[in-house]
Amino acid sequence: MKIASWNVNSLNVRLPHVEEWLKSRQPDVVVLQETKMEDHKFPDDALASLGYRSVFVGQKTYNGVAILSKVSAKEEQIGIPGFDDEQKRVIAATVNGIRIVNLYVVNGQDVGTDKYDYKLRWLDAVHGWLGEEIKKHPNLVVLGDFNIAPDERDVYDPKVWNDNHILTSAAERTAYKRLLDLGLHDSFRLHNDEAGHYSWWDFRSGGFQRGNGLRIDLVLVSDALKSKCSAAGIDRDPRTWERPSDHTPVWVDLDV
DNA sequence: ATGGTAGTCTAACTA
Repeated sequence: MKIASWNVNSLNVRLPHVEEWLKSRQPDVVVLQETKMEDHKFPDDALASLGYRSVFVGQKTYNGVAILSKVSAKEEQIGIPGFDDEQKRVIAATVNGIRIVNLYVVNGQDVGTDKYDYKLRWLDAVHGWLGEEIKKHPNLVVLGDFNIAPDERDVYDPKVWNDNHILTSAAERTAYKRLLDLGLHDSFRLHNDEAGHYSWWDFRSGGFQRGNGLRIDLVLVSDALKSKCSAAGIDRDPRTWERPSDHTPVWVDLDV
């Protein structure tokens, strides 16, 4: 079972890329972030013609998440239970006996801002919810745009991306480690220890052309799935296509 | 990075 995540930065603009990528890679599940569209505009017919069913929740201009799967998704959950949030950043569902939690983690803008405080509160709410979720669903995959680079191997310049910088700050990394402490594992690091593998490159200042990236799109697998995770990777290819998203897909193979 | 580009929408925000 191949499961992937991709922040598409507008599904309206990126639908041709998503279609091309689904055709060539044939994932069983792909979760999307930043669809940036209201539900009545979601292209579920176009995706169905490629063999994918969609569950989704979106809003105009910002955020928006979706789960596409070859077999139908069940037990759909939108948002973090008990956490009142107008921003559409979370959708979960069960596919083929695997619980899939798609997260578009708050960016946080800059350390010390209101948006940063919201990010930390949001991550705390996610932590509480996932603690319950992993008890109910031992076969759990938590994936998406985490907007946190786990360690210095995951940033092109650790001097810039330090413990006072957004996406790498001490409090963000502590919040991330607390998620791992629930019994989750960064699938990429089960298979690759190297520095310099990135999933996002800033549009500004030619990040991709300069090789200035961060690994902030992650696929976490639960203890029960760890030994079944046969491969994990980052597909850089779509980032080279014309008019790309600033993120590229990340994926895992599970022997289930 | 008081910078830069992209998406939405056509001013100003979010990333």
